[in-house]
Amino acid sequence: MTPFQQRVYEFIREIPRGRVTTYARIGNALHCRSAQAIGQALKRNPLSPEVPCHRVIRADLTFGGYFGKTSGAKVREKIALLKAEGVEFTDGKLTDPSRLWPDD
DNA sequence: CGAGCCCACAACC
DNA sequence: GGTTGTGGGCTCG
Repeated sequence: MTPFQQRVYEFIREIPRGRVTTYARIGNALHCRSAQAIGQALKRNPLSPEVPCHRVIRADLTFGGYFGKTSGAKVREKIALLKAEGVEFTDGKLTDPSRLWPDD
């Protein structure tokens, strides 16, 4: 476990239910300009249930990926989880961009 | 300490 | 929709 990962996970844990955030926003919060590094950390996610990594999507508002894949059952599961929280997706994108967190 | 690797991105064509 | 560029933490030497 690295300090960077701890910061990422801690931030994600702060995401309220029914809200989502993007890699860019996390990077901003961590004063890091690299979403890739975040993705790398999340993929390796050593603590899957503790960190709601399914609430993290791309700046494009597309799903991005989940557990190392950009598509597949895992991603669909991610979508299902978000939908269960009231975050629905349309045409592969976030239906309500206002659900982005933080609010700005 | 240095060089290469990896990535679930982002931007551009 | 596919390709290219960037950016940075991570792993290995």
